[in-house]
Amino acid sequence: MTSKLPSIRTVANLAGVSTATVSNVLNARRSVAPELAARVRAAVAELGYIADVGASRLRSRKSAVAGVVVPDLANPFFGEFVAALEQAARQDGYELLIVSSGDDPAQEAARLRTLLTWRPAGLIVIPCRDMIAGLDAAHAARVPLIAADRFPEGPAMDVVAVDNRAAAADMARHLIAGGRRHILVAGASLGIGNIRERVEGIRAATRGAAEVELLEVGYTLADSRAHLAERLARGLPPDALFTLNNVATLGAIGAIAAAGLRVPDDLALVGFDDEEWMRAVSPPVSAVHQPVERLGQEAWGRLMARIGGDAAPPRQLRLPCTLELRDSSAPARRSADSTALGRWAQQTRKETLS
Amino acid sequence: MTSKLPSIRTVANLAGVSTATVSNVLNARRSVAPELAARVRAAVAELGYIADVGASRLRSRKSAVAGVVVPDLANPFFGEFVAALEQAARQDGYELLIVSSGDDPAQEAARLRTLLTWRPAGLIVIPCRDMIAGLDAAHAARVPLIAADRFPEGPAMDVVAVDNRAAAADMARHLIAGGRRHILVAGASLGIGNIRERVEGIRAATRGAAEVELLEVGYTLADSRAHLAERLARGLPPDALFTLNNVATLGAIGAIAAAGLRVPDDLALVGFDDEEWMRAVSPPVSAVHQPVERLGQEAWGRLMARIGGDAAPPRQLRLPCTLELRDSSAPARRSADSTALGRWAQQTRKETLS
DNA sequence: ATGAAAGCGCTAACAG
DNA sequence: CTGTTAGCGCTTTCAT
Repeated sequence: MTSKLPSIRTVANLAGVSTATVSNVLNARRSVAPELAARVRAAVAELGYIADVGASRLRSRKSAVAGVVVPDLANPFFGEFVAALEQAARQDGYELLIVSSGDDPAQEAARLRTLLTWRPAGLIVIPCRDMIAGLDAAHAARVPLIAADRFPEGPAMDVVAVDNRAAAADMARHLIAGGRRHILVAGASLGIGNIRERVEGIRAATRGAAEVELLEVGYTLADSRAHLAERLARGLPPDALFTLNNVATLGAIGAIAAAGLRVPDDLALVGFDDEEWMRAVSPPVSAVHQPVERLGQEAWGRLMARIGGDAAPPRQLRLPCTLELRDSSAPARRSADSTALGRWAQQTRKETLS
Repeated sequence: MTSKLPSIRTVANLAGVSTATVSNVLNARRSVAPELAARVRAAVAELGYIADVGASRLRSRKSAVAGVVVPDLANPFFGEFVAALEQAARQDGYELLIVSSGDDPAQEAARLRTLLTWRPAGLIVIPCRDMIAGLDAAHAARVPLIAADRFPEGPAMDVVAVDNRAAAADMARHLIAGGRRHILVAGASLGIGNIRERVEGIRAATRGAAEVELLEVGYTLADSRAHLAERLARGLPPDALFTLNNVATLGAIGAIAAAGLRVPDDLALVGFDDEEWMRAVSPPVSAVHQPVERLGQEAWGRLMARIGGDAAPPRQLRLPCTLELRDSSAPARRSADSTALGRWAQQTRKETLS
């Protein structure tokens, strides 16, 4: 009952040919007499034979498999990235091994090791921190590795990312043009290079034109909302809030509502990372739109080049983002004391008197 | 320069032991003298040796790999599902091969075939239609297969899904309790079993209490919005809109705005599939919340049981959903002619006169 | 154009 | 406890 699956030998026997001929028919390697080929194909169909790639790879020493590591598959940004990669890979006849690191460097290293176990032809990694732990292992295994979305520190490597600095600066200039002077900038963690670049862009664009206040809000929605709500509940309210990732933007909406502030009159809200729902909320949220699909395509393209033997020095690619300007960052209709700042000043005055 | 990667033989030579001993140390199969084990580990470290699972699987005939097929990795629902699966799999020491079918049955069959090529110990599939094409191939390869989220037709098999009927009925009753009498039900395609079940639940709950109108809106956001906008622009406006998947819900918000209708006064909006942003839009959207994480865990649990040799008859699991009731389905504050229905009647009267 | 035989890297079975 | 040997399923010489 538990007879083994048909192997290439089973097929060869049934077709009355050698295993080599079966292999040649299936892989179209050497030419085979039409009649034999037909017999082989009939045997394959009858047995429901499916070749074992493991064995095939072992012998032929070629792969057509690439590994992918992303921080979190439940995050739509990474989901879209992986979807784009998968499509590109399939067009080149490659299979993808997709794993997630759970935003944990230790996991990242562990997953990378596991991937190497499969002898992939290459790796694409979205690092969860500013380093790729286990990079040495990939190097030792002589597997080309492309970093995507984030710039890892250390030795130069191929990176495909987005021009965070320019995009953030553009958005900051848009806020200033709208009359905003005190921008609260909220990111998951200011330790991530990506976030740092965005902050740098904002600082460069606002120098002398607006005050920038930084806030770390953590990786989860709950944390983002809590940190922002706490900040908005005390102290001088900003007249603009720039969230540096999609989760923080969602958290900001909740926190702003909890604080009783109005968008865009009390403060403008803009985010890095554009998602469909941002058009549906009210008011619609302005956002920096990243070319996720192209990010995937370009990363795959680089990897294919490396697999193909390209030995040029590592190249860093920066893709431009676009600004999706919507109502949340429209200029405020200011009237003295009707803004949040005005109300805050009034309240503070009262508190000082009492 | 292009010397081969270290193999188990390289390690054995360096450590001065046999390959069997290296294998035993690395897999903790048979006990090995501490001193030899130490030598082996030193050699492994020195060489940066990483075992080749392909070869190991080939010889040992055991896998610890499962294949996963989902319709679209960019859809957060499937992303969360896969993330849950991955976590469960890792706890059992399994690796996942994740592929997507692009909502195309032909692709689904092709991807399934490719997965079988890897000799997985099992498969978890979210079918994109009411059949799993290539099911026979999996059966022939004697690979246990668990269907998730959707109920494929044909021979009975293990399925882990959600109780669509009950959840949709609960939500429909909520609408009726709120005074709604004309429910427009919008789903991607009424051909999907999942959607049919939800429609059945709604019909059962509304029988005699409210009118139900069905609308197919397609799979993409743009299509959903267009179809809904077109429907809302003509004919008798419904007093409730029940969207049957997350994409349609987002499309509905746009369509409702375009039609100039107010939620919940003109019509209530409720959706199947809950997402974080639904709490952030205004008004917040009521939704059926599916236990995605449990869906993944249960699917994995069934697969592990089957891999473990469980030969019990196929089991179909139905997980309960929860209703997240928010403002979009609050009872309408009705006043004659101020509702959309009233305005429509007025306008119709005028048109009839002219 | 075809077949026989060797061997990819590993583990299982068998000796010792 | 350790080493030797055979062989997993496939592709690739090398003969024919």
